[in-house]
This record gives sequence, structure tokens and C-alpha cells, in this order.
Amino acid sequence: MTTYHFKEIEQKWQKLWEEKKCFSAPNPTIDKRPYYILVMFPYPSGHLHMGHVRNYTIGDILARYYRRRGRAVLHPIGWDAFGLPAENAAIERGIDPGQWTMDNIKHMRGQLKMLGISYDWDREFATCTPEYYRWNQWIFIKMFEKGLAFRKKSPVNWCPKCATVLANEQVHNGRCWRCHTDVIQKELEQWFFKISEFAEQLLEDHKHLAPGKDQKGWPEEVLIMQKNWIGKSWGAFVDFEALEGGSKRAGTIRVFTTRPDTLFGATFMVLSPEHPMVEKLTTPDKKKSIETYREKARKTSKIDRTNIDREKTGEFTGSFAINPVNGNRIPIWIADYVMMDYGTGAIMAVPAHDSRDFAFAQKFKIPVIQVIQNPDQPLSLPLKEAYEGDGVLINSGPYDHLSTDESKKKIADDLKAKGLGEPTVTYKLRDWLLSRQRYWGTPIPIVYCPKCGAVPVKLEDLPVKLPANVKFTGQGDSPLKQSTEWVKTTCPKCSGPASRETDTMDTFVDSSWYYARYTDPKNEKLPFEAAQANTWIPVHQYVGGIEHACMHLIYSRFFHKVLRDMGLVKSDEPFASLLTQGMVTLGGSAMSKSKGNVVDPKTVVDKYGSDTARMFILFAAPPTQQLEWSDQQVGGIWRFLNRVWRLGQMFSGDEDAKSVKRSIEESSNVVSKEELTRMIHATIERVGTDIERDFGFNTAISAIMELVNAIYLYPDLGDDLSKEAVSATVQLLEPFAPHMAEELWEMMGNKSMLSQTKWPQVDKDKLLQKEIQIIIQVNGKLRHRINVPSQAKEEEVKSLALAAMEKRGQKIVPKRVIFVPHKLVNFVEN
RNA sequence: ACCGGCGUGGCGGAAUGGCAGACGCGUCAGACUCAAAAUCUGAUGAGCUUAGGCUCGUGAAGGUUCAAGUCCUUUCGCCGGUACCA
Repeated sequence: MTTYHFKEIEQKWQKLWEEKKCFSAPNPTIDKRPYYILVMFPYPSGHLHMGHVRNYTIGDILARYYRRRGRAVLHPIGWDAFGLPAENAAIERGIDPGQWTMDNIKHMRGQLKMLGISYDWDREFATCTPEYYRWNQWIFIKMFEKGLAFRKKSPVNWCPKCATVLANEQVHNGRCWRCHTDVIQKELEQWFFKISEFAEQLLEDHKHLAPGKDQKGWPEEVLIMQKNWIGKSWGAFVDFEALEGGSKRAGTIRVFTTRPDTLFGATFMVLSPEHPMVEKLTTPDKKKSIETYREKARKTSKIDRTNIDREKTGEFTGSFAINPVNGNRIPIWIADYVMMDYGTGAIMAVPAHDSRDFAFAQKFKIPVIQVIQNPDQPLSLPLKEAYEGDGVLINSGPYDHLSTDESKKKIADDLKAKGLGEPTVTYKLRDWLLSRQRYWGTPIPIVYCPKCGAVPVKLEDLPVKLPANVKFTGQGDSPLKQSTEWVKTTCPKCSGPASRETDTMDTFVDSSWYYARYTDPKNEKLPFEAAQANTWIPVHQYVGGIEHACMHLIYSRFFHKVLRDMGLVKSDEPFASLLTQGMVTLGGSAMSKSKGNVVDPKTVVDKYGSDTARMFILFAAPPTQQLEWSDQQVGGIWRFLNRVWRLGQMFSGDEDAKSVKRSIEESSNVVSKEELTRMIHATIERVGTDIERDFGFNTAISAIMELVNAIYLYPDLGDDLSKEAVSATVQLLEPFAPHMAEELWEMMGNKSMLSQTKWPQVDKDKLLQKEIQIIIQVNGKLRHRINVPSQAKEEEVKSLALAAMEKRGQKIVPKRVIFVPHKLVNFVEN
């Protein structure tokens, strides 16, 4: 009994593929249409984990399949190499983040090669090299020139003891992760990208991401999540006159409301604790309580603040506002359920028709005025809960008896006419804060000149390289400030003394356009050549985790539109189709180094080889589904591959290797020539449709398993038909288990490399069956099965079915008969 | 809390609204073997049974339909995201 010696075989083919550059992307032609398959590039954390294996195996199946379908395939890989973990490693172990990152890349590259993934390695790059990040800087400057990059003040998490900025991840329960000091919010001047300017386009262009003729499109759920994230809402701005302490005019407060129809029901106003007017409006007697409340709000997480079930809190400022439509004087409060970063940071509160406002009014004994009449319920006071539905206006002066729909528009228009507000649209999407007070990122290419202000570095002076002489202490703000030599420079405009920006860019900048760099990875004049990009982009299929649904996948769509407006790409969208792969979990949560629940793929690869590892992870669950790691089934895949191996050896010409052991005579399921012929073609068809229709890799594999089972139960093993069946098996197996498939293909006497051979063809005639099984239902319940000629017409099937039932002693007089061709007849008796 | 998703045998999972449990793991039995491993063959949701079948069964409760794992409503549990992890 021979077993499959995977080590030699896998090494042999990996070497051959690499030497012959089998997977270099060819130039697309008219007959060889492009297919760009992209997997989300890894952060080089040090080790490949099972989530990576899953991601890259899925990508490889598609690359190998479409290559054999005659497409020009671009399948690149690279490294998302800037980021926090390298800097943390530097702080903890005193090593150079660049060295740490490059060592990790080296190790992980080896692991990837070991998996036999068909990448075009010539296009590999890492984002932390100046050859890449100079183009981040180039794009940033172009955006700055167009006003798409700008500075404004924004809070950061600040640990007073470490005197450093903390990432959200480094804040645990409001405290610094290292020294446990209470974290405070500190305002810093920071750089933003004006993504909000693209909110409408980002929403509108979802239409390009629907399934279509040449694209599977994006999952509906991702589009919905993005839509909610962008959060468009129609409503009105309303300007309220503020009276400090109830009498002294203090300017206007603009609120945003989606319900201008309820304006007459506003009985108080709430400002976000961070609202700039709070200080001015706080009367001396309230100063202390307001200050305490603002302090508390600073420490409360956004998730808590927006929690509807949480008991409402707030403080009265001592000041009042005038409702512009009826002149009512209403108190101005502050409360943490109003967020500064949405709308205007201030709301008019209508307790009768908003449940949050209602809860607040109940707690603080603020009057409730009903202004919308619920058509399904008679007027009954006092209200027990807010009514948020539509209806007819009451208590609303000239607008009484109007419907909510009519009045929304009318009230907003009237406000505009009087200069007291206007109809408007707002978005939840906030501008992208890209400044990071860290070392291991792309330096923001700006110079501050006392005379000229913020001036971009000249394009020809790029890249602004990261300085080497920086110590990593975890203390102090931006580490680049230490490098005084580096900071000191001259103004690109006036040549006077100036200093560099010391913040670096968010790593999401790197990953927002890397897909385009792959099309022209060595370009030294531009981020990439438009001609190259337009050949391949939009990416035909993007594969990655669902956790990126809102951030990375919105940022890169935004960047693509910016690049389009610069003339670098033609398309509106970067990714035509998206496959969101499920997480690989252990103990219910995603595998991650920080949780320590990581399984090294090496354990499987060392024992069974990468073909088994690849097939196993695909077979365990459909790709979009979460996969709880368990290696229970690995042995099953290993056994299956060995079953195939032994079949292949039957036809290898090596007499000693013919070792298929069977006991056909004991089987009650022997397979005929006709059945095996049909199965060969049914399997070819099924594997193709499973891959193309819905990434059904697990069912494709089980179809191949069924074919192999059938071959084992075919009596004349060794004849031409069985050879054809084994050959088909090997060909269909290649995307999944490429090393073994190549080896068997060669052993069976083929000269071409299997991965370079056309995908097998289905002979539709061979799929036809003489008889098919029809199920008989009575009143929708399964009662019997019969075989009928596959050509049989409806009437014939019905009478055959009635006859079969009568033979079983059940005479049926149906009132109605449901007939589903090739499936069933259902006799309905009542 | 909000937005999105997922709940099917002992386990991973399969199933255009049309035979629930394909395929695999595990288990049991048989063959081969001095024996074991490996391999090959068969059986395997639960309950009942006069052995032909019958009843129940897809997190829970309702509903639509000739027919519901699949569609609708409510509900419970778990997972992802919530803007400085990537």
C-alpha cells in the first residue's frame, strides 16, 4: 500500500511553477479577457493563521479555475506593513519596527509559498517601503491641492502619565492599557480627508455593485451596512435664538431635525456636552454641575452614550431658547445622548414624538406637547410613550390638519423663507481623520513655515523618508518630534527655516489604493500608469473578511473616486464583486495573537501537506460562513486524497503501484457504465457551477468525492471509461489540491502542466437519463416514489402516479393536482 | 444599545418554496490479518411498527402556502462592526 508522499511532490511542483513563472499575469487580449482576483493583503504579524489560509485558498481556487477557463489572471500579493503592532514590539523589545516587520514578511512569505498559492510574485510589495509610501505622499499632496486634505481640531485619547496618544484598542475601560491611568480627551490639530464630500456618490454608486452579467456584485448585507454607515437623512436645520440666563441674547443655535413637522412640540433643547456654545450659555449658578457633567461625558464611551436603554442623564444650563415658529421659551440642557459629530451637535427635543426625548422629559419633569395625532388611536392624555409614526398635525397653528409628509416640507420651506432655517440632508459619515501621532507610518509630507503656513513638500522631493534615529519609549507625543534633525527643514515655498509635520498617516491610506499599485508595481514616475490600471481594474473579484464592510471598503471606494477625478483610473468603483469570507474562530472568537487563540497552519501542513490543509479548510464550511476551528475532519480529507492517489497510480504505467483494494462483490451499490459516464459529466458540470454560482467549494469537493466513490464501485476498473473518470477527477481536483493533481496528471502520461491545461468540457448529451424519479405527495405529504420515463408528459405522470397509489391500496380522488416537472405530483384532496 | 449576519443529527455541514440530513467526521458491523494498523464493503436523526410503512423532527412561538429549514411577524442565543487593531 503506497501512501501519498506529499513533501517531495509539493516541493517539486512549487519549484517548477516558480521557475517557469507559470502564474505571471499575461497581457489580456480579446480572446484572453482579464480576470483580476484580489485577496485582502495581510498585516505581517509574524505568522500566518487559519483565517489567512482560508482567505488565500479561496482566492487561489478562483485564480486557478479562471486561468484554466482561458482568462488572463492577475493574482497578486503584498504586505500591509505599517501599523501599531510593529511600534508596540519596538517599545516592548527595543527592536527596530522596520526590521521586525521585514523579518515577519520573510517568514510569512515562506509560509505562503508552502501553501502553493498561484501568486504572481514579481508584483509583490510592502507598503512600508519608501518606493510605496512616496505615492501615499504624492496622492496626499494632490488631495491637499484640491482641498480634500485639511486640518482641524479633533480630540485624541491621551494618557497623562505616559504623555502619549492612545489608540482606541489601547484604552481599556477608560484607562491606559499600560499604566492604567484614566484616559482623557485632548484636542489636537489634525489632518482629515474630506470623504463627506463623496457621501452621496458613495451611496449612489452602490448601483454599480449589484449582480450583473460580468460580475457577481457585492453581498446585499455589505451594501446595507454601508448605507446605514453613510447614514443619509432628510430633514431641516432650524435656528433657535438663545437667551443667556433667560434674557440676554446670546446668538442662534442651529439644530438638525429629521422631523420638522414636530417643531411645535419642541419643549426643550439639548446640546451635546462638547458643543461650543455650552460655556457661554451656562449661567454662573450652573457652572459647577455643568462642568462635572461634561467631565463625566468625556469619559463615557460612544457605545454607552448611544445606548437607548441607559437611564437618561443631563444638566440644565440655566439658559433658554426661543422656538422660531411659536415664540415659546424652552430650556437648554446638555446631555450625552446628543453627539457632537452628528448633525449640528444640538437637537430640539420633542418628547411626544421621540422616545429618547420622552424618557428625558419624564425624568426631568419637562412638559410634553403632542403635535401629531396617531390615526389609529384616539387622543388620550397624558401620553404613556412617544408616538413616532405618521399622522395629522395638531397644536401646530397654521399647520394643523396637514399630514406629517406635507408639513415636513412646508415647515422647512417656510423657515427658509423667513431665514430661520432650511431643508437639508445630512450624513452620519464623518470626515476621515488620518493623522496618527506615531512613528511606523507614512510621514505626512507637509512643512510648517512661520511665513507661508502649511506647505506641501515639492513632488520631486518625495519621498519624505522616515528618519532612523528614533527611540521607542511609549512616552511623549509624536515620536518623530524626537528627530530634531529631521524636523528641521526649509520651506518649499520661501526657503526660509521651517519644520516638518511629525504626524504619520493612518494605515488605511496604504490599503486604499494598493489594488491599483499591483497593476504597475515598479513604477517610479507615478503611483501607477493609467493604462495598466484600466486594463485590470475594476478588480473582478475581491475576497476578504466581512469585518472590513464599513471602513476599508468605504475608504478604498473613496480613494478610487479621487484617483478617477485625477484621471488615473477610468472606472467609478475599484471592486466589481466582493466575497466576504467568514472568520475562522477558536472558542467562538476570531483567532488573534492578542487573544492567544491562534492555530498555526504548520501543524496541519507538516502532518498532511498543504493540499490536505487547503481542501480541509474549504470543505469544512461554505466560505462566507463563520468557521469554528476543529481538526476532526482533516483525516477524512487525507484519506480521500489517498484514495485518489491510488486510483491515479492504476494508470501510471508502474505495475508495482497498482494497489487499489476493493471488494465489489460485497457491495450492493455497484456502478454501471452508463452511470459512471453520466457521473463524469455531471461532476464536471457541478464543480463548475458550484464555483461560479456561489463559491460553493465545499459542495464542489463533495461532488468530486461522490465521483471517486463511484469509481471505487465500478467493476471494470482499469478500462478506458475508468481512466476517463480518474482523469476527470484529477483535472477537477487541481484548483483544490494542485500539487497532487499535477503529479497524477504527469504520472498518467500527460505532457502539459495541468495548471496550464484547459478546464474539462461537459458533454450535455451524456447527462441525459432514461428514467427519473418522481415523488408522490398527498395533501403535501410524501407518500410514494415512482420512476417514470424522463420524457413523460404531465398527464402521463399523473396517471402513472394514481395507478401506483392504487396498487398500494390507496384510491385517490383529488380535487386539485400540483405538478412540478421532473420533481413531484401532489394530489390535494380537500 | 445601534447596524449586519448566523442558529439543521453525536459533530462539520447539504437542500431555486418541492424527498430534510448529500458529502465528510464519529460510531457500529463485516472482509483482509496470527494480531493490530492501514485498506475495502455495509449500516447509522428520534420514536413506533402487523416490516408495508406510520408519527415526530431544522433555537422558540405564531402566520402565509397544495407544499416552509427556506417567505412574513414576534422572540431567545451566538458572532462581526461601531470610525486610532488591521
